[in-house]
This record gives sequence, structure tokens and C-alpha cells, in this order.
Amino acid sequence: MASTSVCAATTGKSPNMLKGIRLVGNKSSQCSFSIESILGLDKKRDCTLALKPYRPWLEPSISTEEDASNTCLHIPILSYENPFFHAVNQAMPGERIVQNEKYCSATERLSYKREMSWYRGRRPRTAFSRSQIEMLETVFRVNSYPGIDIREELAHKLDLDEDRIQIWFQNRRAKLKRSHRESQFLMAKNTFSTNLQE
Amino acid sequence: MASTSVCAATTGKSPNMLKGIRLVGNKSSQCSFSIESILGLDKKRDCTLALKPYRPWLEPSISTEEDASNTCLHIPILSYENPFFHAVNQAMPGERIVQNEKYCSATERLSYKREMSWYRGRRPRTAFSRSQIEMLETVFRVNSYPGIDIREELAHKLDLDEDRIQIWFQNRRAKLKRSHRESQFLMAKNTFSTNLQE
DNA sequence: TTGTAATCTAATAAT
DNA sequence: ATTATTAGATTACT
Repeated sequence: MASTSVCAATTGKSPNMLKGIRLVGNKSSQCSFSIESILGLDKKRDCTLALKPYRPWLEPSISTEEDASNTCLHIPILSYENPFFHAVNQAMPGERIVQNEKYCSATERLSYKREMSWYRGRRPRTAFSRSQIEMLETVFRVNSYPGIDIREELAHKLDLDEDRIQIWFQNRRAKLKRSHRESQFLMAKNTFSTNLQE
Repeated sequence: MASTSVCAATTGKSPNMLKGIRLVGNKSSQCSFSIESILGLDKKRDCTLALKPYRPWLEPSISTEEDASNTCLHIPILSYENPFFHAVNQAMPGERIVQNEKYCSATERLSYKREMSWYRGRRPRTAFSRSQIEMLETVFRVNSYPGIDIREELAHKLDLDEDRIQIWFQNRRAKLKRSHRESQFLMAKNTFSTNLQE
């Protein structure tokens, strides 16, 4: 791979992304969004720099119609051939800032979301194996806050990235807390109905 | 490295950790906390399983004296030789749950914290180079929410882990928001004093 | 649909 | 200063 192109077609990370490309067209050879183009080293594309980066918190909290027409989500203004199609849209945190519900229906937005999700740039979901989960759970029972050394050890033993271990423990703690809250709630409800019967 | 020991002495990840070991004693050869011992495969240490895992949210919010004497932070009950010294204490999120302030002074706790930080298991702080920061900043200017592919690309180009990139962008966004809030505040203050002068 | 991996923010700890 | 971790909410994939 000589080029430093960053797009799905050349990195070929997940089948999802390839599917996405087929969906948009069969232009995988034209895909050319690269770090160089971000850095502006790719001089012939400088014109695209007019697009402003996605900074939700710099926007006014209640957007006017003019603002709405200016937001990144007001598509389709960017084509796939445009390198900034990837840069700007890639990691938009969903519809939280969608003020243009008046312009497109919920189903339209949903199908749009479906089509677009392939380039949103989320890491493909890791599917842990049975044995990996077992080991993680066993360690979790003893220590729900493994430090860097245990995380690295697990990562090595389970052939996973340390970051996946970290995230797994974060989600696992959240799950435990959730279930704890739920059981607390059930206990409270139980006590309540028992008190009523007396 | 034949053993799967997880402690700083054998993994030798950072000079900090080695310092910590020297601080506690010169027992680096005895260090033997391993995934096996967590999993209970190390039968001869099973007795240590009496120690309960650290689950702050399962504890009552206001602890009694009995509870306090039972918490992990009520040291020194664990010696370095005890494998669970590492497991249980490793990633305690600091003093947030310290209810035993009545038992040890602030300075005592501080020096304790100093001594103990080496095994808390935090990843050693990454020192980004000038050029790495430059590239990250340049990309950030265009896209503050890089997706997985750009993050991987950057990781490869800058010889960093992808999750360091992720964390860097999270912290960078927080910084931008902070500075934005500050400038908003200054502007408001300015407007206020100008209005007073009129 | 559900469960859970991945992402984000905000606050905070630690260096 | 700024990197690393956490909780908690949310998104989105299998």
C-alpha cells in the first residue's frame, strides 16, 4: 500500500465499509482522502477547505433556518468524491443536533443514517469469544478496576487490544451497577407490597 | 518471560513502577501476582480469596466504624507479598470514598497516596513529541471527531496506539470547549464594563 | 429486540 | 498543562 489513503476501500478494515462503498457507487479507485489532504499537502484540493469543521459547541444553541442550512447534517451537499465528505461527516455524534427534522421525515433520516453509518468511522464491533468473556468475567469478579498491567496481561493472553479490555471493564461496571439498581428497586417494591399486606 | 506474572518487576513497564518496588522493599523476585492466581488456578493461595473486591457502589453511602475497618483503604492490612495487594488496591479511584479521614490525617493520606500511586495501575503518561502534537493539532483543526480509520492512520503515522489518539482528541475537545467558555466569559465581562462606561 | 461494544461529555486524578 | 481514568448517557450494531 504505497498511498496513505485513509478510506475504507484501501484500508479494507471491515466488510461493512466495503458494502458501504458498493452502496454509494463503484468508485473505490477514486477514493483519496488522506492525512496529506487534511494537512493541506495535497495542493490541488485546497479549495475544499471552505467547509467548516464540525464543532457543535461553537454553534448557537437554538439554530435559525439559516443556521440549519449551514450545518453538516443538511445533506446532500457533499459527494463521496469530495475528500471532506469523509473528514467532516465521519464522526458526527448522531442526531443530537438535528434541528432540521422539519426538512426530512423520521424514516428519511433513518434510511439516511443506515446508508451513512458505514463511514461514520466507528470501530467495528468486537465479538468476544466465549472463552474470552469467561476469563474477563472471572477477573472481573475479583477486580473490577484492573490497572494497566493486568489489562495488558489480559490483552496479551486473550489476543485483544488493551483498549478493548478497558472498554469491556467500563461497560461491565455499568452493567453491574444497572443490575444492582434494578434489584434495589425490586427489593423496595417488594417491601412496599409486603407492608401493604400487613 | 516464562511466568505470566503481572507485576511491575517482571513486566518492567515504567521506571515509576521499579521505583515503587524499591520503595517497598527489595523483593522483586517474590512478586507473583498473576492471572492464574486471580483465576484461582494457583491453588496454594486460595485462602486470600476472602478479600472482597472493590465495588464502591455496593457499599452503603455512609459507612459505620465497622464498615470503615473493612474497606480496602484502611491500610496497612495488605502486605506487598500478598497477591491481592495488587489486585484489590490497584485501581482504586482515589480518595473519593475515603470516609476514614477521622482515622488518618490529610498529610498521612497524601504521603500514603504518593507511595501507593506506583501500583495503582495507571498507564504511564504518554509524552507526545513536538511533531506528533503538530500533526494532531493540524488534523484537529479540520476534524475534531476523527473516526476509526483516521485514528488508525494517525496512530500508524505517529507510531502511537490508536486509543492514545482517541484520548488525545477527547481531551483536546474538552480544552477547546473550556477555552471557548473562557473567551465567552471575557467577552461578557468586557461588554459589561463597556456598558458601565457609557 | 435485546444486549453490549463503542462513543461522547464532564469531572477529576495524576504526572 | 495535559494525559489518564471514571461515571453516566447515548448511539448503534449483531
